[in-house]
Amino acid sequence: MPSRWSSSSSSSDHPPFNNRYPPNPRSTGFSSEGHLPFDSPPNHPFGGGGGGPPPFRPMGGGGGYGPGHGHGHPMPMPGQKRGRGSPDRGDGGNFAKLFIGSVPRTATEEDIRPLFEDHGNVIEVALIKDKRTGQQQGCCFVKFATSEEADRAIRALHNQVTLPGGLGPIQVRYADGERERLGNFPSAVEYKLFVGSMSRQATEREVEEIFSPYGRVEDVYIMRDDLKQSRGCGFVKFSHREMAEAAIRALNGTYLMRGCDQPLTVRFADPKRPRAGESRFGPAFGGPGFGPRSQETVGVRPPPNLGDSLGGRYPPHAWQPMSPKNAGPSSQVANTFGGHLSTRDGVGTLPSTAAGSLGVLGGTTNGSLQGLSVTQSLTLQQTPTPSAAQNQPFGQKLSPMQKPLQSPQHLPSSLQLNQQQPPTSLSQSQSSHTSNQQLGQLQLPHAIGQYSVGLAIPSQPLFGSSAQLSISQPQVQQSASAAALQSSLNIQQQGLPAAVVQQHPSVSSVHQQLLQPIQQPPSQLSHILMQQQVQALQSSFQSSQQAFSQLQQQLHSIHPTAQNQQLNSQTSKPQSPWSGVMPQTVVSSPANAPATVAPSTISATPAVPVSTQAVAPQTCNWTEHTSPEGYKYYYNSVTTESRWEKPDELTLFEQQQQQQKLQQQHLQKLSVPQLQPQSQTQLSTQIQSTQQASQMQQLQPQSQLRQQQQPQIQLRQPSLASPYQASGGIQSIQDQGYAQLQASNSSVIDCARFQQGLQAAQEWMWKNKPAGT
DNA sequence: CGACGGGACGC
DNA sequence: CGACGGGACGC
Repeated sequence: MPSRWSSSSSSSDHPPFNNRYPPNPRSTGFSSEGHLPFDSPPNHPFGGGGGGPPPFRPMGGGGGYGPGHGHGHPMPMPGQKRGRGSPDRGDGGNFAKLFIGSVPRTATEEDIRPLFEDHGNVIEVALIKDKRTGQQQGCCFVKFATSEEADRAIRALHNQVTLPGGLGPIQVRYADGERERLGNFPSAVEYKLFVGSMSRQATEREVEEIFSPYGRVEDVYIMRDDLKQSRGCGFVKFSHREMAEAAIRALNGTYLMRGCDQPLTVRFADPKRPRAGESRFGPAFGGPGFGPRSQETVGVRPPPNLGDSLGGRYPPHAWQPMSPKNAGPSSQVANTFGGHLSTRDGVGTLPSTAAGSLGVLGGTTNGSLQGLSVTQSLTLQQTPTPSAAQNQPFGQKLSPMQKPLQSPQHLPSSLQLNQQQPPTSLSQSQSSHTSNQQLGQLQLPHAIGQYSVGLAIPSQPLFGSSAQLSISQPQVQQSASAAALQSSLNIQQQGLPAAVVQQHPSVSSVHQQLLQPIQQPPSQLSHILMQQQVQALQSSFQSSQQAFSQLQQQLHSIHPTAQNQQLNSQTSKPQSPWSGVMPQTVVSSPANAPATVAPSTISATPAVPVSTQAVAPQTCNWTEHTSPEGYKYYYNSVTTESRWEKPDELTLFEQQQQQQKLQQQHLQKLSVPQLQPQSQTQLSTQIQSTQQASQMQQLQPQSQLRQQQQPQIQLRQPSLASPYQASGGIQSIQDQGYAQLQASNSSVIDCARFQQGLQAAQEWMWKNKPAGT
């Protein structure tokens, strides 16, 4: 069952809640069940499978959002059980109520209250007991004064703490109807994917690893039989549809879990059949996966007839990709496997392959990862044998090579910049895959470059759809990606080991692929090393991903409606608000955007600052992390060693990084003032107040991007001033975050700070959001 | 201010 | 080819 942080009998010198104490670094008691790290630990050495004691794997923070049931629909007031107060008052009634599950029946308020008071002002703790028997029901409600406090508590406690006598970690989420009552509609939704053909050995954590590149995974549930044996399928929740979509695009039919002979099935889950007594306004109605627009971008699955959604299941073929000619106006690419190159929209304005290969490439911040993984990992293993290739069910889909529109000559010439990179053995082996390689490298740059892709482009499509842009979408995107690419080059030049860097894009799959050989007797040391490096990179990446996801959530929760409206009312771009944020469209569109156009903007991109290159590159295998109880610890991705004390190497490393930053601060100051004078200023102030100041930096390609995007943003301002101001603010945060991320190879650390900055900025945005939203 | 029936996809 | 955990008060 669920692992627990505490076992009240574990150690005599442990208090009832040893969650407040550092876990034993050698503990192996983390089985991870539905635990989704918020501040995800660095490495995820899927300790299982292999031999030897798994390295310390403290579990991350709670999955945070996501009520157990998806009350996503704004209209009805689901389960507003005792809230007879008018739900439409905006104040939410001056409290935020959380439902706490898995509370031992023996627990008292004194057991519970202190836990929550660590995260805010607890107004009330109400233990629930049976009316008749008076026995406690194993759950309770906790009221906080504000939803911010409630959010903190969720993140800190959900799935993190097992109360004495409890059978599993407590579940902390908003009470039914609470999100709606508080007006946090967007946060109330969740996008649940059904995942089939999973390895029956897989743990929740492993599944999370696979999906987390596409967004912060809110929850993982593996179906198990009575004996707790996996049934080989389960559910993964994201907070945003775009993440789920990206995961589907990238993973469905393409990801082979270790020990499996079938690739994962990934699609939106059917609505869960409500249990007796459950609100009739339950998940089936609001199920985000079935929202009004959900079918627009993923799959041609028929929109569930609301009146029919309670028990309806659709024939399997309904999920299959529809051929373009049959595709209705709203049909999008469900997935591209099977060699289908469907258009993303009925009009065909968007690059068809963009959705597929590049969509994979550009997928979500990393949908890309998966896409490139095949070629990359094959190369890495140096086993380009047909058999090896055939083991991958990816076939056509994942081989960008086979996408007609991606031949090298279609790429902006500036992309060739990559070739200035001194060829490593890896890149040489890939030399025949020029385009792949380049696309891959776009993703490469440590977590940073990945991130940069997501952050660099974002606001563009967000604020302006193609119809109103002076520059066509694709062009902008291309130039943007090119800039990002340059950034990535930049980073590589800063000294990330090329081999490591190149693996990064495909972490997940590489992972998977590396694990296999490792289990075989003649495993090479190099594989192990690579695996470790990959892990480090992967975790770094995840950290950035999480920060990014956070940002997305925030953005989404601020003006979802306005964003949707805008996007809906315009153009052929059926993308969600994230279309720009997610690299999904970043690289693509060779069809529409003659590559020859893009280079002009790219060429304008200044070279990497000398100062950047001048600094001696350095890496550090140690990364800083936070255990679920909030304690810092340090993990060495190479030795897999964990320790509580900060290693000197890391201290030194950070000092060097700091120096580097100081050298470049003036550069950053030059670029900051450009954007959104108002919000920019405030936000940067805010961010810097959270110790970010020293982290801010440089980034020429970035500032270049801003210049390109700026006019477009402002173009849009008139009609939707307030929303877009807020969004503009976000953009600036993204830029800064990006800058910061790029600043250091030790992105895990930076990401943590980045998140802090984000939070501060988010709070600011929230407080300053336009009234009525 | 009303407070959850009835029936139980379809391959 | 596998489809949903597990707790939802009383004022």
